[in-house]
Amino acid sequence: MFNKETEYALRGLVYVQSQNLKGRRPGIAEIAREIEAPPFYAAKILQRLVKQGFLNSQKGKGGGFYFDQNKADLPLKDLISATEGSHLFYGCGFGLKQCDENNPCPLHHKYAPIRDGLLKLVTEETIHSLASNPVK
Amino acid sequence: MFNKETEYALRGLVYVQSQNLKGRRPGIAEIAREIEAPPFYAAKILQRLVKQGFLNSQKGKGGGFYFDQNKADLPLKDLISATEGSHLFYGCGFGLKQCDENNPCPLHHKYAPIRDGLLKLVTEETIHSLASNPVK
DNA sequence: TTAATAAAAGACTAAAAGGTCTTTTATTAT
DNA sequence: ATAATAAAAGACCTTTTAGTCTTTTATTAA
Repeated sequence: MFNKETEYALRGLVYVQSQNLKGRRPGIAEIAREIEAPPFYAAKILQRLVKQGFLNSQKGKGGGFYFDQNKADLPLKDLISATEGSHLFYGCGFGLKQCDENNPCPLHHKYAPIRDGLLKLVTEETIHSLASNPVK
Repeated sequence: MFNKETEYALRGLVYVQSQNLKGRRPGIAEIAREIEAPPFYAAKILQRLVKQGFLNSQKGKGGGFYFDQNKADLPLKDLISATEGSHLFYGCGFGLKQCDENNPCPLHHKYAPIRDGLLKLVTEETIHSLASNPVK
């Protein structure tokens, strides 16, 4: 469904927040190990997200990644839009530039509800909700 | 949602069948034009699908692409699986190798129904059903 | 029987995604 | 102060996806 960068970003941020909730600020080596991502690549991805303002980091001894706790309720949609764009939530399943209720592709009436369900999911769920949920 | 190859394959085969239903066998130039795909690329893709047995082709004057009409009820799932694999219908939204009801990722309970809906769609709909539907 | 036509085969190129690594900068505990 | 630590920056490489093009083979209508 999502590309590799998005998967690593999702898993990485959820891990960061799950540790933040325990009062810890994990470093990139620990994060990469825990989410099973290539360490250098995970570093690059998290650093981009810091630069984009999604979370914070602290250099030096005892440093690591952490959320301003008021920003941890980050909807998955915002994160995914930043890593791979939002085509998945709005695009046509057939790949047509123009496709909607009034001008539908042959797949539209069955595909749109699925796409809308996905949009609802990523709008409602956040990094914090995933990190704090005891597998609901 | 789907990659470019899959999109061109879907649109191409639906167009072929829509024309077959009118007693025509369109050639690659016409198909590419109608589905707005790069002609050489569309040719390569359709030729692969012929080699894989999804449809037939006829060389020479008056030639083109066509379905054995008993094979036109090709479930989208079979086509998509051939072009880009079936990860979309079975994989974890979080990218975990192991993820199911008993061992769910944090997204599982909300993601699985969406994925299953997609699987249902591509299992039920076929190239013929899309080609013959007056935009249902 | 051959000229025109159209798909098949396959080599090649371009762009995007995925991943690696070295050097630099900032922080902090000693 | 300074040594150790950890993120930031950014160059580089590899693989996959997307796309192009030339040559060959098969077919058929004239």
